[in-house]
Amino acid sequence: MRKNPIVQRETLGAAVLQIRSGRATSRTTLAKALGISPSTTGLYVDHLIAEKYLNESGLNQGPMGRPRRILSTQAGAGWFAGVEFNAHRIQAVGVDFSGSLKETVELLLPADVMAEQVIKSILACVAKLAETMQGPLLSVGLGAPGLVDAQAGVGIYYAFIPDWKLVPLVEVIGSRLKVPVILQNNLRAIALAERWFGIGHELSDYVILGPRSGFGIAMVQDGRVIEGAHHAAGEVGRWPWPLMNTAGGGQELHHALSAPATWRRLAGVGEQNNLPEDLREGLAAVADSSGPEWDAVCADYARVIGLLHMIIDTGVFILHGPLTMLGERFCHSITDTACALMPALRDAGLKVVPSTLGDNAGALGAASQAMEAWAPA
Amino acid sequence: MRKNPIVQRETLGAAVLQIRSGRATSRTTLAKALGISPSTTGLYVDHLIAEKYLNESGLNQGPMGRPRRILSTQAGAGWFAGVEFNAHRIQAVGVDFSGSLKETVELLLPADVMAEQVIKSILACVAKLAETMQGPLLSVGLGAPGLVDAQAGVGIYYAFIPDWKLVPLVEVIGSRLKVPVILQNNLRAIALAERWFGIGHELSDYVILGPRSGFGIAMVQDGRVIEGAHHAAGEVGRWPWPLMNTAGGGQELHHALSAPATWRRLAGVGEQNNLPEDLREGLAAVADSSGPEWDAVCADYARVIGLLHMIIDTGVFILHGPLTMLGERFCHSITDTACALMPALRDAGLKVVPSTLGDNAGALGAASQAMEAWAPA
DNA sequence: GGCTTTTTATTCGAATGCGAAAAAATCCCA
DNA sequence: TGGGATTTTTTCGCATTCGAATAAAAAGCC
Repeated sequence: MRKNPIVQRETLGAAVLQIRSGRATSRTTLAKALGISPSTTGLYVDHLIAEKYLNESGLNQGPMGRPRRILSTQAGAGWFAGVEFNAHRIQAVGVDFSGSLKETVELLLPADVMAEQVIKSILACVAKLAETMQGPLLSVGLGAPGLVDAQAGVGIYYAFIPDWKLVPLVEVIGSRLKVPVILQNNLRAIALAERWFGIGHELSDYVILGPRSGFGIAMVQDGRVIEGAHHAAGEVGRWPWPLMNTAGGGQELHHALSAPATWRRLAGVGEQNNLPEDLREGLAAVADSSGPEWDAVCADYARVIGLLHMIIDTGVFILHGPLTMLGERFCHSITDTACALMPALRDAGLKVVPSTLGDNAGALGAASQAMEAWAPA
Repeated sequence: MRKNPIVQRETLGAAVLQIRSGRATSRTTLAKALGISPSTTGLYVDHLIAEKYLNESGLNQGPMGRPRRILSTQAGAGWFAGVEFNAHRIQAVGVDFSGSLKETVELLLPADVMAEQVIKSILACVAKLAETMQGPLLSVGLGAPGLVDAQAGVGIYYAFIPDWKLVPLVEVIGSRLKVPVILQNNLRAIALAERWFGIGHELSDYVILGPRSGFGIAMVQDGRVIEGAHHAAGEVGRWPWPLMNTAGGGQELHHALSAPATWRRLAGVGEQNNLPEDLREGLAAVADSSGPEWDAVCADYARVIGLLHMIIDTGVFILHGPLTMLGERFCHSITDTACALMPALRDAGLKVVPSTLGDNAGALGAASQAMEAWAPA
């Protein structure tokens, strides 16, 4: 047995991430992925195996040479909680140490809920998850709506919870649960969810389109989520729309491209009519429609996406939220319309795809953060 | 004398950068800036002084305690070349080891110049600089127009030099000059110039507005220049404009907001008329104008900047190029118009300022890159 | 089956970087 | 004038990390 040095916590965490994600499977590949020497990597892996975070699960014979000793995460070593919320509901997921989704909890919030009750409900959701998850809770990720200061761990502002101003979420939740807590804006959390659970796992540049009650985006550039100088990157919902409205004080993009607005436009229904009971079903019902309403909606989306693409030159736009019910046809329509309106896009590889993640993408993203932030004690 | 370990090149380079920029002035502050221990920092500094890259230039007494031994870069230790070019001219600057601009060279290129002659001319400019700069040439930064793959060191495409396709600039120039060569797009180079020589030296988030013969931007987020997945981030010139032109195939932003177009609009002169001999003078002449033309130009700029601001949530927009001749009044007009058109911007701290750097900002930026990339042998 | 080739993992001495403590340089105040 | 107080710099022992060599494990090849 080798001597057991006091290794660096964060490097241990990074090693676990590489193994969990499958980017590294053996000591040698892990050494390359972490950028440290094979000898040191061996020491780290020994430590992690001794602490029951990793195990060796067989051999992998290459075309020649000594076979790799496959490293895996020990599923039962503990679990991560991911919680996302808005003014209406809380979604929480439990993810085991191997990164597999194991449990989901949803909780509806009453109208006019206040910050304190939201926090209590978050804690209740985590407690509910704890009943069935095995091992200790290792860390908690939160996806909060509105403006979020991820570094400070503070929810700055959210319009739909009356007293949601400068809520020190990380501090409050962390002091109750006694585990590390990571906070991020919910759309940016979804971006992380795509990296771990969706199609973003091999992409380093993509954009999340998140039309729900409003319209916002999250951008990933070179593997990094863009925050903005005031934590407001991607808050395009307040773009004036149509854009050339000179007067000012006109409509905003929120109004034109939110999920309810999109349904109303596609269904040909005015603002006075009620929304369908289940908006996703309503959208699915109009997914095959066509005609000028369809074209107009696609043209609006196409313009927004085209502008965005030329600014940040991303690879892929991933559509999230209820509008995924409109399916691939909608995404193709947007792409085609955009290329027709802006010929420059034709060569630029513009691509819009619906997310394969479901309604709990935000909670999954929050859990992803928890995983990324964790490191052994 | 302490023993002299074989230190890491890149840490030596980083140390010199910190001293040169003034972010660190003594051994202790340097240790903090580099994130390494004071003891190790002492060894590094000793090495750099022994190699004549740094020197001690006196003491700095704080309010109490042992005074700091002030570290400075040795101006004569060598020099950096920064070269920027387009289809019309080459600008080159020589910067000494302390980061001071010492020499400038400009060379006009003939019409229909080809790639080979551009490369020859770049080498000629560097040779010219070498005549007066003292010490050895340490590295060369290049700012190239069009699409640029900075990592690969290749100029991908530029419309105004006929055979400018996949030009391996770094390889070609590097093999001639036998020093490291760094390449970047010229607008993104300007972003670096602002960091070293302009108002960006304490900003981590800003945007360069570069209206010249076209319109493009460069974005700095959290201290990093954004490249884009296909090296085309900020290429907004091909936005359709006015935006709501449904037909497609209309005008582009290039046409509306380029420097010549702006002059024509402000001067009330049609496309058939010639441009003034000196566009900067022409623009200075209309800087005090007002009326509907002025308002329309400002409104266009305001819209573009407003949209950009809400996407990337930057701190400051820095105006570059000939339009700086329009002065602060123009920038204020843009800001005011934008806030009037998009009320959301009022709280977001939108700010547009003219650059204090002159016409050679691109070359300065290229030199900045050279400085940032250099490390002792 | 033994030999070479290839790839992965481990051993072991060397050395780089760190932490704690000491030294140095100055100010403040009695 | 001399003893804290304070801050910067250096010394010194120690230990983590590295590199090179070695061992290990398998395939291919005659």
